[in-house]
Amino acid sequence: MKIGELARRSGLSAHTIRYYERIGLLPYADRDGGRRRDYDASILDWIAFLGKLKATGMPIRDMLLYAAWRQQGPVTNKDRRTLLEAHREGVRAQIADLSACLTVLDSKIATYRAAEERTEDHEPDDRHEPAAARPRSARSH
Amino acid sequence: MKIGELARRSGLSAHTIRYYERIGLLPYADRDGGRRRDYDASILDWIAFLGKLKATGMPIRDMLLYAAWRQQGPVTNKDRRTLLEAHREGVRAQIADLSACLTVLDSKIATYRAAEERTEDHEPDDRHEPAAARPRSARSH
DNA sequence: GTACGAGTTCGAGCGCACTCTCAGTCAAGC
DNA sequence: GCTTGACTGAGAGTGCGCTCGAACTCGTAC
Repeated sequence: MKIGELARRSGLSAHTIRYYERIGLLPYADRDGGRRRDYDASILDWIAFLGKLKATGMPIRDMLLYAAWRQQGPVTNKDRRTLLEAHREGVRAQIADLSACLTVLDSKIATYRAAEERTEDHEPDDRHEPAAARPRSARSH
Repeated sequence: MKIGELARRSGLSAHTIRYYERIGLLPYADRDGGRRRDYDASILDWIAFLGKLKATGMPIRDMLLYAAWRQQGPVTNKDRRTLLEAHREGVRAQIADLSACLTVLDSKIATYRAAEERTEDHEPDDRHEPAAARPRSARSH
């Protein structure tokens, strides 16, 4: 598989694939007769996994660590597991955080909805939020 | 409240507060006798809310939109609500995505754990991952 | 009156993760 | 033999969100 096809199938751009190889995230690819990269389909699994790490916010420097350990074989299993476990905790925290923010958004949206209903019923239009006037209007951030 | 105290209480740096004012995320602060910023405590709510938007990955350009609408008063309630609703969908998608990644991480970690247990029992140490040898070892990405 | 600490503006610099441009190379099809 | 289009490496550029430094100004304590 040439870089173009890999790009299509992995969702990365060819530029990004070369960049990843350059920094060591992807192993140095075998070259064909010319000096073009020729990939084995198995690279797709690795790219997909990198995608998961990326999606969960792992910085490239940690992915590089993982990639380097992966190259070194099973001796580094424990290191890799430890890294992933730490990262997993981060992801869990992230999810908890997002969920908390979600409830804030929900209540904010509800406030706007309520304000809109009141406005529709009683106040057809107005242009400015008078600083102290109309104390009954929702405090809107 | 001076910028230093606001920095302490909001968790932003004074540099960042000035930067936020410069780009329009924070309203232009009243100045005291000298020309120093003097804040009302209410700004803390707004900063906290901005923090939620940031934590959920809203880009600054969208926060700017929201901030501008906020300045314009209740006429923009609908716009703000619409923006928040769209953002909320994004956050939900994010959470779903992270949760999916979490299960991938879980299974990866489980694989490593299993491999380690097998290694501890039967194979005290080894240095390299032989390409085709030892087919029973877990395929580790 | 002077030293201090906290504040001011302005603009440059940074870290991250790409993204793109350039000038050239190569294989395949006509 | 020539065109086409995908590829090459090197390196510059981009967008984001800060972060920092320099040089200066205040108000307050001593």
